[in-house]
Amino acid sequence: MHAPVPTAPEAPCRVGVVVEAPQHSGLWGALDYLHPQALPAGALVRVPLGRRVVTGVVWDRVGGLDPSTTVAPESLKAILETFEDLPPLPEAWRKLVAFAASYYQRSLGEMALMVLPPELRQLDQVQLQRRLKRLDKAVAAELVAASEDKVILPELSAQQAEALAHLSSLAAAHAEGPSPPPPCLLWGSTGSGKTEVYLREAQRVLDAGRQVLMMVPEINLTPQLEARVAARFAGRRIVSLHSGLTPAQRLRNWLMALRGQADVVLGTRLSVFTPLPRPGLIVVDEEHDPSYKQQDGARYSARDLAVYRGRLEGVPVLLGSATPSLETWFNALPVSEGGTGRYVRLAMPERIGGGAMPKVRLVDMSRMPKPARGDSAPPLSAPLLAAITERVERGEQSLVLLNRRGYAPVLQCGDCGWQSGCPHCSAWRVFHKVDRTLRCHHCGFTERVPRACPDCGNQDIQPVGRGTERLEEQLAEALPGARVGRIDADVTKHKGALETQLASVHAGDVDVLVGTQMVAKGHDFRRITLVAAVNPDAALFASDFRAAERQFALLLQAAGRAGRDADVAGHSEMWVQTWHPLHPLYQALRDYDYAAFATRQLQERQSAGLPPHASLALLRAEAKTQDAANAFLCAAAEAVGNLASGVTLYPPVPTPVQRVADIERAQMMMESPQRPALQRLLTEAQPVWLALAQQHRRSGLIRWAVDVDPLAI
DNA sequence: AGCACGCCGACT
DNA sequence: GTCGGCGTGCTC
Repeated sequence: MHAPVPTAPEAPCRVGVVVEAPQHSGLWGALDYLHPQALPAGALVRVPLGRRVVTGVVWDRVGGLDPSTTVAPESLKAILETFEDLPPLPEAWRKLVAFAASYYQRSLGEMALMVLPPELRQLDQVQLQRRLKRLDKAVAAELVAASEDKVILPELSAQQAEALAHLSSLAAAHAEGPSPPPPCLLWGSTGSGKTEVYLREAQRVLDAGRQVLMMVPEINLTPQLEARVAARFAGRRIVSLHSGLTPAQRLRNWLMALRGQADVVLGTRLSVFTPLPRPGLIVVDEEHDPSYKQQDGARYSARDLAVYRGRLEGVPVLLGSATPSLETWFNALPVSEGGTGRYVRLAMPERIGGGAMPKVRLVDMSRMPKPARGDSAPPLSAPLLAAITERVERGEQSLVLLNRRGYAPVLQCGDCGWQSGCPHCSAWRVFHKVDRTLRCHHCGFTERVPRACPDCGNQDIQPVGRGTERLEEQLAEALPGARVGRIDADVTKHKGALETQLASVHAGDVDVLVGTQMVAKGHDFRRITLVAAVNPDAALFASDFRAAERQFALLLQAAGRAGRDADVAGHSEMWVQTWHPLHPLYQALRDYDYAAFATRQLQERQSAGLPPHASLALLRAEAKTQDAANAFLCAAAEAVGNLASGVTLYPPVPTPVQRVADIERAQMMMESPQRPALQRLLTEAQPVWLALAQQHRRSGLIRWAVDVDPLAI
């Protein structure tokens, strides 16, 4: 053994840097670089990686690198550039990223770099410096312009006041203690004034000189909230963070948050990672919304990370929903009622101004007259059609929901049975009459609709089933003189079309609005007094165990669109056409009894061993053939079988849509009543699966990934 | 993931 | 004879 060499004063320091290297690259942690001085953890640097130059984050050496992977000093490369003008990313940010990486089974580098503004990764030191100078100039100018207008606060309802009192007593009780107050579920029906509670809490936090992070599912669906926040905190700096911003805007807003220049950050799921020097409150609005879960790459749940972050930073977390996710509900349920009691539940059952929720009418479709032979059933039952007609005559609006866009989900040849399948996916191509195309909603493959059957030449090819386009057409026929409009993803993909269509609805130029679920979320329609769900039964029998939960939330949210104004609330109605009117989902909906619905769902989940009573993870595989995907998953299960104590590994199965864009997909479910047991298995399995995947690449495996806490199985 | 190196077909 | 297809392999 050599004697330790004394470190020369000018000897460069070894610095751990986290760079963007995906999971399957095998680079999990930090890479070592050299630098003349030590650098603080969280500092941004530019480093050489292979033949390119990339941006990285200096990481704590705590826990350090695995010594066996540590590279000899002489082969280390030097850090090229540091970003002196940028404050290092806070410790809490690094802890959050590290937790997310380990919990969701991604490499540290991928996680860390993924949650930085994309623009930041492109810039060098000089370019960033220029941006910062410009930003500071703009901020200074804005300060002069900022006015401290008196904002007239709306009067609080009794239940709002009570919720706020509860929140402030929780804050007071935990002010001195080491632990932050527990997360709170603000359980308030649509129109109960949850937003006002967020705003008051935010005000309290802002007055204390802290920053607020407010998360919403999709910001383009809630411009109203953005306007409201801006109006309320006129003297404060509010920035938004979502993927719809230009790269430059996104960087700018993120920088303002990091440097403490922004007081309020309003953003989508990606904003959960916004570094904040003085965090004071995290709000997750509509916490049940599935868009909080990232659906590709690192599949994190922003809602769950918000809760983790709150505890990490000692900051209160406020989760709001009329129909909480069962996970949150379970946590907000006291132990005495079978829950975990980890969250505090604040209930606001009443609508502001005493407006009642619309009356729910369940139409039993099995008792409707059968259509004559050869005719297809009309889209709307006679009583529903009558109710809409009545409203058209009174000058009131109706909203008809159908969760399927296009004209018809499939075309069929009456002679030979040909159907409009997608050649690249195991799915039908949807008939869009507007532009006479057949479109695959999975891979995007689009063709002009054939004049005759491609198989037998028969001219008689028929649409089967019904989408929003066809419903719009049929309603216009059934309601002569009524103005029928439509809003769905096909309409809104044209820039500005959503705004135009919404404006015409608000102006009263539309009598009946047909739409998919996107209409049910967010927008306020003052003059709508009838909402109808045309065909909601599919969710009752879906293989997806969360389908019922989602459908209940959607229907309740849709009902909330109707009759927000007290003068029309009295005769507002929510119509549901169903073949199963006695189904507990609809019975609970009729009474607006979320608690009853949730209790029942929790029982079902418990007996089925599903969340929130168990933890799930999926191992997903994509391959050239279904056999290859399956073989990898089988081998993966085999390889970790002995590690899987307390975890059930289920046999691999093809995914619900098993082929997309000519890639076959399969998955293996892993389930455990103990979350830590599942986490342990995943962590130990990771390197094993990585090596295995390398072998299986030759036989056609293309990609693989772990999905922790999947939304659907 | 990038971005190389590396060995086999249609073009100036 | 070159330009270029994407099959493996590495990145401190």
